[in-house]
Amino acid sequence: MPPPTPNVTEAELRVLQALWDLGTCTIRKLTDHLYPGGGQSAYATVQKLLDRLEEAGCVARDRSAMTHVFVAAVSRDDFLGGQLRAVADRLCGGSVTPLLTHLLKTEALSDDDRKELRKLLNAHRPPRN
Amino acid sequence: MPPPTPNVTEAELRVLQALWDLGTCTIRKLTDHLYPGGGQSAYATVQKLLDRLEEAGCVARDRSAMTHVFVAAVSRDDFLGGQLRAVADRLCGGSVTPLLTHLLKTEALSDDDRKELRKLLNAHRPPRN
DNA sequence: GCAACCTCAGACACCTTGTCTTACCCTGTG
DNA sequence: CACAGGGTAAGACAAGGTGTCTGAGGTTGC
Repeated sequence: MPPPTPNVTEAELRVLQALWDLGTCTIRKLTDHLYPGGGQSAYATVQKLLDRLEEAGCVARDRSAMTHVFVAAVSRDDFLGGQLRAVADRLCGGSVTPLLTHLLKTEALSDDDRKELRKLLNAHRPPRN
Repeated sequence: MPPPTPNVTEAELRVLQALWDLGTCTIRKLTDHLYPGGGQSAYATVQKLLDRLEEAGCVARDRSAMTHVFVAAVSRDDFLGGQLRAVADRLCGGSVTPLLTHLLKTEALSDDDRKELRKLLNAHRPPRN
């Protein structure tokens, strides 16, 4: 699978986040959420951002009804994965272990975090395909 | 400390990588390394990229000699950290634990990796270096 | 018929990116 | 001294990305 998240800009990301938060949405719903009080043109802006997100494969559009309905085509988690992979590619030759060691070395973690992470480290079987 | 790595473009990153690999460098050395056989203008290109990297605080320049000498002002590791923090800010409200759990859940790790990471997890050093 | 809503296509001003040009300054050597 | 061979500084430039907006049309319901 090619990187599910090529490059999503700030404004586009705001739309994506709204879709993640609100789930299935129409342009109007998104516009009201993102540009409350925004006029005529805010609607068109959201529309264009959705166009570009669809083009990038991050958003799916249901055209069956007159008023189109949008859903995020990549989950928040997949998106995160894509971003992390991009960082790994740019800086670590594609390997992610440097990311892990860096995070473990430099970030302050609560004891609960540590416990959780230890559990994940020990869960060796990839439960899904 | 503000994010040590705002946004560094591809070409700029290539220069940074060269500086990380080669250490202290002059423009000519970098040019020869990055654009072997590149003519007059390659030199100027590297110069401009270094200007912008200096502006961004990623590179330091010693102007004392006639021929300036450049060093990376952020280490590879700091840069990695900045990128990871940027991802955390954009997607996880600034928290990095989601990055960790994502990486542990989805990435295939060798047993050696796991052993190493477990060790880091157990090294409970207070966040001071 | 008309108002309100929708889609679609594209214009737009602005910024970034990578490259290149030009002018100018030092310095060592004949 | 003159000058060639380097170096720096400043900025022009095309191409493309970004965010916003406009306008022309299609549907729908009162």
